[in-house]
Amino acid sequence: MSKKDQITRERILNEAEALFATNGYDAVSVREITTAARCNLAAVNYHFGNKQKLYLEVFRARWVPRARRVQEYFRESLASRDILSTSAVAQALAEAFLKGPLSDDERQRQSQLMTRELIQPTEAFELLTEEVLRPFFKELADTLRPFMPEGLGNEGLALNILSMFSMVIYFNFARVVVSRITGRDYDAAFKDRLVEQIVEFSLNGLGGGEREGA
Amino acid sequence: MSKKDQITRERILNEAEALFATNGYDAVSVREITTAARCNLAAVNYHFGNKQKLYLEVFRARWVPRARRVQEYFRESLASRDILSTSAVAQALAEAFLKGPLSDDERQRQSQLMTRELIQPTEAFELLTEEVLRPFFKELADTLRPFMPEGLGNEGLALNILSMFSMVIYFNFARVVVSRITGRDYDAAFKDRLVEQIVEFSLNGLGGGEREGA
DNA sequence: GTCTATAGCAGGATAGAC
DNA sequence: GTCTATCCTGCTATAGAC
Repeated sequence: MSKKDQITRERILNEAEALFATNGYDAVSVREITTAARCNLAAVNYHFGNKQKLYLEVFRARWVPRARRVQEYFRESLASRDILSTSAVAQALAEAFLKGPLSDDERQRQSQLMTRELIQPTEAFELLTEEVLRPFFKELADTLRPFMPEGLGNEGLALNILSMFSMVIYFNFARVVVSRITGRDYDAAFKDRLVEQIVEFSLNGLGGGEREGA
Repeated sequence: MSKKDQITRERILNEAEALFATNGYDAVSVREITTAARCNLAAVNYHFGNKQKLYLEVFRARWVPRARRVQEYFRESLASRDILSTSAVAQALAEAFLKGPLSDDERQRQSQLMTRELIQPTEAFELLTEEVLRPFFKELADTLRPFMPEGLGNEGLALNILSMFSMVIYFNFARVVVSRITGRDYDAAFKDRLVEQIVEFSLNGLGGGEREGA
């Protein structure tokens, strides 16, 4: 594989990722991708075989590595703290995903691509769950386990992690709704506010309400 | 509009909804829809003008009314309780969305369609936010306001509601991940478990962890 | 109101020159 | 490895018979 070859290949991957994330697999044509990548129509078939394989490669070569960077950031962020606690984990998690090492565009693409796979799983879903989600969940479970109440089983722990996760995911992918409802843009200040919210809610829930149901 | 006309129209709407939800707008052809609805290719143009208008009509005639049914269920469920409390609201909310008046298929379609609009808003997004989401959020805010701590501003309240909502939405649309991680199917027992989880997490967060960060 | 037939165009993929 | 040219299929939309 020559140098120039890689450059074309990389350009295709970049443009394909952006277009697939924004518009979805079926709405994007190979022509659109190759035009954006300033190369020939045939280049996709030459480098990736076909459109479907290009899509999968976007996950392998772009999505998975970026997810790993976020997880690495989370790990280091946790390691740098003196005291490990539930709130430290919640904060590191929220920061890694909402601020973290990715650019705003990367973050948006990342959650668009993942959400599309959640609504309608394809081959890429396997990659995404088995290579990224499942190991990360396992890691989170091991980290949080010591801080959980005695009686809490593995399922309870898993559901707690999923609950935290749901906020992190939602505040990323449903930006357009969150902005509408709160009237705020996703600037640095608002992201800080969201991290704070996730940590606070993860620790105390709504807080202040009665603790007994009707 | 004759009786038979309505029947064809309704059949098209039903099939279109299912197909758009499962496969997304661009992946579905008018041919697929009309074949599934056992009518002619031209029927979509006759009844709805074009494909895009059919898509919008799916939201107007199917999605919005169903969302209203869920909200109505929530309202009645709350009204039937003796004591209004934070946990009562959380429970009514989780039950309305995870169990509620919709069939399992309806629920799945509903969240697929909404999530697609969140990732990539079209005209339908306006309908969805202004006619359904925003009024419901306002209602929830009014209901919860009396139970919130004194100092909590409108933004804090909005974020709390969004946090609860994120769990409800996530446990609906990310079934495939939730099932993978927990190893459980979405049967009646698991849905009860999820309602319990949402209520518990909404009230106490993770619980049991230290309350002080590092 | 429902159908068939077709216009008119865009899609993925490949063959073969360079 | 990159290009042009092209095949073939499938799409939306409409015209016009019934």
